[in-house]
This record gives sequence, structure tokens and C-alpha cells, in this order.
Amino acid sequence: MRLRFAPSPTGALHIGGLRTALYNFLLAKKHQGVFILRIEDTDQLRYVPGAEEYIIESLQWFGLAPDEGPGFGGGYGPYLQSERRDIYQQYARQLIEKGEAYYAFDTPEELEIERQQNPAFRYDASIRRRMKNSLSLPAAEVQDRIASGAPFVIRLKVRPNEQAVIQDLIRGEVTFDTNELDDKVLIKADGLPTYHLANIVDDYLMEITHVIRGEEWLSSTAHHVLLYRAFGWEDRMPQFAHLPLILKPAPESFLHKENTPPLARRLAEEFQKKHPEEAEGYLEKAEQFTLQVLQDKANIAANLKEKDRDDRQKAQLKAFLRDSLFGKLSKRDGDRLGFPVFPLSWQGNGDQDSFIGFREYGFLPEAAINFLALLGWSPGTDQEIFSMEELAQAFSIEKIGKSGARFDIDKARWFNQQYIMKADTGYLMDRVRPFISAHGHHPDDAFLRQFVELMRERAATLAEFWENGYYFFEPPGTYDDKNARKRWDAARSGQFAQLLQSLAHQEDFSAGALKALVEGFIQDSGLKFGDVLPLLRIGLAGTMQGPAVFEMMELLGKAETIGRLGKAFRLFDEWVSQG
RNA sequence: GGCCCGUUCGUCUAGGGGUUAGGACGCAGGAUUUUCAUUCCUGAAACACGGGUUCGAUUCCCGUACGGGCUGCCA
Repeated sequence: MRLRFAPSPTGALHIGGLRTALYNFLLAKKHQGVFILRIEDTDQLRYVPGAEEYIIESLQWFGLAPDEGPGFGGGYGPYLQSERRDIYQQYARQLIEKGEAYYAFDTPEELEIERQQNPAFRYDASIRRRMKNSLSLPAAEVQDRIASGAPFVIRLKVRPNEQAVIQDLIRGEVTFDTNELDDKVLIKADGLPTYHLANIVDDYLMEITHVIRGEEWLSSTAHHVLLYRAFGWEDRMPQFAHLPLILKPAPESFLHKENTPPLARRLAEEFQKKHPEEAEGYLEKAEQFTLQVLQDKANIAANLKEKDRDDRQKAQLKAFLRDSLFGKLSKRDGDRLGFPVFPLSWQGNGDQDSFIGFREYGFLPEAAINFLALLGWSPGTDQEIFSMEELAQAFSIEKIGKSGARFDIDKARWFNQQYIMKADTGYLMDRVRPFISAHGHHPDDAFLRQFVELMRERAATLAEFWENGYYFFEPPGTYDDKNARKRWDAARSGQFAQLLQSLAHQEDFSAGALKALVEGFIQDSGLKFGDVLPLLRIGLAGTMQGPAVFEMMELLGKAETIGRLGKAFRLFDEWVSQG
């Protein structure tokens, strides 16, 4: 069994692509097969430097290292399509000789005009005789054109009145009528192949047995079947499995009172950027309308649907909003909604093309994999937590769902929290450390270990170790003054000064000893636990939330504890005296 | 517009001709906890609609609606 993941290096690999890679990987592992990475870089215009490295780094971070691929060895290379140019040329000529393909000289401009005149324009058997190609032109002219170096493409000659049948492992039998299919370009004017040719030739040459890819390929699979037929390779055709797409989250799931206005603003700005001519001086109105639509959560789709014949701007805006709010998950979504849709952060040209990744957001790779695996696939049991090995064991194509799955960041965070709670402490320390050092703190192992133990049940992401526990490294920046004021007065001030005294005399600063000490204080002073602990907590951490107070004191140490409490009590005194 | 695919709680899903339609996230309530979190318990919450087929349909078939994909010398 040989499976491949074949991304094209046109930018950061997004989470849908990563899931495709995962499913290919899992099936390969389950059957002791081979997982291949092939880079489909046949579009020179869309090629993005660094994207290939990004893809490889992403796969490695997630533990999906290929068995064969660029830089990974393998006997079926090269694995970069740009280095296989001559191979595709050779196979394209073979098709021409067999009468299954032909040269075409129509320029992109000419085709554009055709499409404008007739939106349903299709380069197929019914019209190819009136176009400029080796089927319609005299042989001598065709020779001349090619000899003179005139640009040309090679097109597949699709025969009318046939059927292209796909036996899809997920969708069952899907049939296409060749009368609906156009004569796809196989070789572009620049001499490089299109996806369709390169894909078929490579899958054949690399002896791929199963093609697991996104549903966006289902339609073109008809052409791929035709290509296998044209080459006479039908018996070697791989099995296809077309995955449902990952969709944007449901709007009502991420729309809250606080984030709706900024989102409306953002969308309006994006609209303006995208349609400068339409949106000229329209920003305010666009924002207003967008906000209005977003606030009526239940009817967003309906409100965007009505047609506005006489209001062109509004119609455009609606179309834009529809695209932005529904459909498949896209690059921009992460930015708009504040969660990652890429494995790793990506630095493109400027903010517009830079995105935060799962890794930098603070996900553990195992958690992200687990989440992704279950987005569109189900083991058929109630088990939710799976190691990679368990996934490979349990995985099967039959259990992949048929409908698109919406991305759910809350569920992803829950998985991450589960993994953080059960992770090996040393492993977790290594993963947390960068998130602490990013803020200029470099704790020793003993300190970090205790910190991680105290915070691991209180952090859903690695970043939250810092966000929710920064006060272990530096004094609190703000204090929950509302709660402090409620519990502080002149009498309390005196009592706590005494407590500070005994703390200063305390030798043993372990949590247990501190607990005993404070309990003694509570007894002597006649106060209750609830009168004392919250104040200590706020004094130490600034907030009412966090690990047990005595554990906190132990980790902070005597000097820091006393220093912070002294400072906080003076602050409380000020507040109370000011009223 | 044309072609293709899909539709079970808000979300991810299990199930499948006769079930109290199961689980998970999230949400609400409760217990434990000095707080928060964890853990545990409880609750609200779904078979898109209309026709068939059938003794019986959420499950099979057909339509409609809705959603999605494709419709490039992009992948």
C-alpha cells in the first residue's frame, strides 16, 4: 500500500491539508504501507519561497514524517514535480501520438473573450473545431506554428457520449457524463504540466494505490479517470477517497456581544480593501450594515440572501459577507476569529499574510492530531483520546463521514487540556519553557517543575501557563481591588501585620508548615478561612484565581511572599483610608 | 446558470426499518474544593421538509429546501 500527500507550495499549509496528510499517514501506518510526500510545484506564478520547508516542518512537528519524499529518500524520485518536467512532456507526447490529446493555440485572452460572451463556455468536442488547434488547423500550419516557437498548450481530447465512473471509497459510485467535461489543458504554454497530468503520471509512476484528498478534487477526478483510460492504465488506477471539507465555525458559535462590533469593523475594512472602487466612502455604511447582520445571529444567512437589484454596493457587500462567514475554512478565518488554522506560524509579506499556528498558540502536537483525526472521522466507539498508534490501529476509510465538518476551537482546546493534564512532567516542562522565556524569565528546573505541576490543571494551552500564572515570575501587575476592599479594614490591617510578623519568623516555608501557621493565626484572631485566604491570594497573585495559596507561598519563597504581602497590605490600607 | 456531493442536539458524531435516538465539546444547575481549575452528578438540546415503499420509517426511494465543491494555461 502506497499513499501520498501532495500539497502545492503556494503558502502556508492549512489545517485541512494537514488532516489530509494525517489520514494518508494513518492508513499507511495501519497497513505497514508507505507514506510519500510529493511537492506539486508546477505553478510558477503561485510558488511561494519557504512554503516547501514550512510543509515539511509542519509534518515533522506533528509526527507525520514521510517515508519517501524530497530529502527523505525513496526510489521513486524526484519528488518535486518541477524536477520532473521532461517526464510529463514525454507522456503528453505519447497521448498526442495515440490521438488522445492535441495541440491548442488559443491565447488566454481569446479564451477570456469567449467566456465573457458566454459564461457557460466550455472547450469541448462541440466547439473545438472552431478553435485554433491541431484538430481544426491544417497539418502544415500546425507544424509551422510549433516550429516558429508560437506558444501552445496540449489538451486532453475528451470523447463525447461516454461515462467517467469513479468508485469512491467514501461516496460510492459517482458518474460523470463526458459531454459535461471540457478538454482540460495538460501541458501549459510554459511547458509545465497542469495538476491533472502531473498527478496521474506521478501516481502511476510512484505506484500509488490509494488517493485520499479533499472533496474539492471530486469533480476533476472525472478527468483523471479519463486520463488513466487514455494512457491505458485503467487497471493500475488507484482507489479514490474524497474527504469532506473542513468548514468555518458556525457564526453563532463565535459571535459574542464583545467581539461582534470589532469583527464588523474588520469585515467592512476587508471589504473596502477588496473592492476599492465599490467601497469608496462606503466604510461607515458597510460597517453598520455588517453589524446589523451579525447581531441578528439566527438569521444571518437569510439576511444576506435577499437580492438588492438597485443597490450594487450592498449586493457586493452581501456577497462578500457570505463568502467570509460561510463555506470552507480559509486563511483569514483564524485572524478574524482569533484561533489558529495553521500548524505553525507563518510570516508572509506583512501582516496581511502572517498567521499564528497551532504550535505558537500553545497546542501540543498530539492534542492537535487527536482533534483533527476526529474532525470528520469516528472510531465508532465512545473513545475520544487516542495516541497516534491507537489512531493508526483504529483508522479506517469506511468510518470517514460524508459531510463537511465545522472547525470547533473549544473542542480543540478541550483536547489540548486533556493532554496537558496527563502529559509527562518533564515533557511538559520542555514545551512550557519557551512560553515563559518569551517573557524574559528563565526559571531553573526545580522551580519550573513545581510551577508546571501547580498550573497544569489550569491551562488549556501552553500559552495559558504564562497568562494564568505569570505572577509566579513577576509581581502582579494589577490587583482585584473590588474583592480586596470588601474584606479589608483597619482591624484586619492590624491582624495581618501580625501574620506578616510570624511569617518572617517562620523557618519552614513548606506548604504544610505554612498551612499550620495560618490555621493557628485564624484561631487566634477569630477570623474565618474566607476572611484570610482571599486576601493572601490577592496580595500574592493579584487575582482570586489560582492554585492553593500555601503551595503558592512555598514556590514563591519566603522573601518574595513577605515582600509581596507587605506591599499589598499597604495598598489595601490606602484604598480603605481613601474610602 | 450547469455538473457533482452532502443534510441526526449550537458544534463533532454513534446508530440504523420497530431504540426512552447514545457519546463528546459547549451551555445551565448541583456536589467536592479557602478561590479558580480538576473530578463527579443532573439537566436542556437533534433525525431539514413533502411525498412514496412498508403493518411500521430518523433509517430505503423520489422530489423540494438548505449547505458545500467544481465550472482557469490554480492546485
